[in-house]
Amino acid sequence: MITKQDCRKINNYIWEISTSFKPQMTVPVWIFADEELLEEALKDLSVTQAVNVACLPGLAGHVAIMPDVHQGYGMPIGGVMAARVPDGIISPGAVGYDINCGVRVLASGIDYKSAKRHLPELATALYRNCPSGVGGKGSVPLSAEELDKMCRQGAKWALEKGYATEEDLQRTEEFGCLEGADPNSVSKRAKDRGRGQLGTLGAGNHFLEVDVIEEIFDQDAADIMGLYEGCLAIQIHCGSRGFGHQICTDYVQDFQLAVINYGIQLPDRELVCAPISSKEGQAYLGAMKAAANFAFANRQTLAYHARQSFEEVFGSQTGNHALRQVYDIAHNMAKIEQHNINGEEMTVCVHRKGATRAFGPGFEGLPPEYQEIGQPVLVPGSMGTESWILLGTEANDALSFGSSCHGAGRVMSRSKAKKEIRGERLRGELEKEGINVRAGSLPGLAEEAPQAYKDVNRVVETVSQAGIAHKVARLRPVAVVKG
DNA sequence: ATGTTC
Repeated sequence: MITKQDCRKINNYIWEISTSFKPQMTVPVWIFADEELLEEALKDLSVTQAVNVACLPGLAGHVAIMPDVHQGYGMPIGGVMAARVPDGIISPGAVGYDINCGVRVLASGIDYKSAKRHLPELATALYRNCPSGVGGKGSVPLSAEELDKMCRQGAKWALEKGYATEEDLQRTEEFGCLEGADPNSVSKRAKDRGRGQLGTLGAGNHFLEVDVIEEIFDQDAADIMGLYEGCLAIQIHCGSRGFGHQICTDYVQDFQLAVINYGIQLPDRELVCAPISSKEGQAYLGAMKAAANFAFANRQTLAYHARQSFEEVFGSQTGNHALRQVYDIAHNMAKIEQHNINGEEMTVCVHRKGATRAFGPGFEGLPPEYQEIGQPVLVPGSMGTESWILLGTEANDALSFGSSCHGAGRVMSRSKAKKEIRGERLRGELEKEGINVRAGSLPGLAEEAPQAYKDVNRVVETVSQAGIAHKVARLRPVAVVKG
């Protein structure tokens, strides 16, 4: 059991567990949290899991955990780990089962007050046009060849098919395509699961939400990002569906043998990994990129259907009615990046699991207008609560390998939430607050109740005070579509 | 998160 006494306070928002805590640790753990969130993080296995991650071979700097952290498979959700290249490792469990789970925000000039009476109709149109639910099938089934092509090209495939604009791609992490995706490293089973799932939302905490931009904190940045106070925006939160899930399952199994072959000592079987330079490590990296590109194409296809829904309700998409992309960012991904770590320029494989990239101003992988302000960080709150749009900072390179938080973070397990919260009653409460709810499953709705999550405002305040990201805008939900 | 246990 890890207690507060094991955490050395670096400042009001950063705590450290040093390598002397456990002999096998190769790097320290940094916890980004205020006192209350630190106590929250110590209640489940989050910090224990972060300490386990810090025992892996070939790490750089420290393991970071975000204020929205909660326990996950092997590595906590809300964790960041950097492995040295070429002598470090890559771990499927440190990316997560939902490879490139992520979020996309599009914003409009449609005034909420004048659009309010159309929201029930809009929610219904979005629910109809964006298939959801476990096993949900999309409207664009792909041949085996087309799936491979989509996996190599990501959102570029969607551009070719007419589901995207050039600006959408510009305003997507990695421009919507990770180079080096390898469909040959993806099992037939994963492909069979994925072929029918493009353009689907899925279930669990995945959702599509209509929000009103409630408050602006950085007017200059908001102008550049196209965020207008009092106007409608949408969030699309989903990932690589059964495709990415199967890839993770396959490689977690494969790597059991790799761990033995390469003589890697593990603190937890769930942290199976392989040397990043090994054939096993490279195969996973190629497959993970294929899943990441699937997710980029998936959110792009959903954005297309969302735009169609807006058009059905508000008429032709011209002028103020256009839904312009703000950004699209991954929550679960491993990336080869350069970072200055303890004064040394290093190439590392940054594993972000329930954490986003949050690069500061000047980063070349951004469109010109964002190079001035830094990379947008999209932080969806729990259902029925606020969401945030932030910007990455220059300082976060040394703090978190250029990473930030990804959401509110669970405090109640799915099973407990399902037992304690009635979906029907929750729907009534949300509707009473003026949120139009379209949910395929009431027990599913209960799992995502606001009470099951931390306070997203507190999480955002922490990353802001810690210097990882800064506030641009707060969003309030007015319609939610869920599986 | 997930054809919620091949």
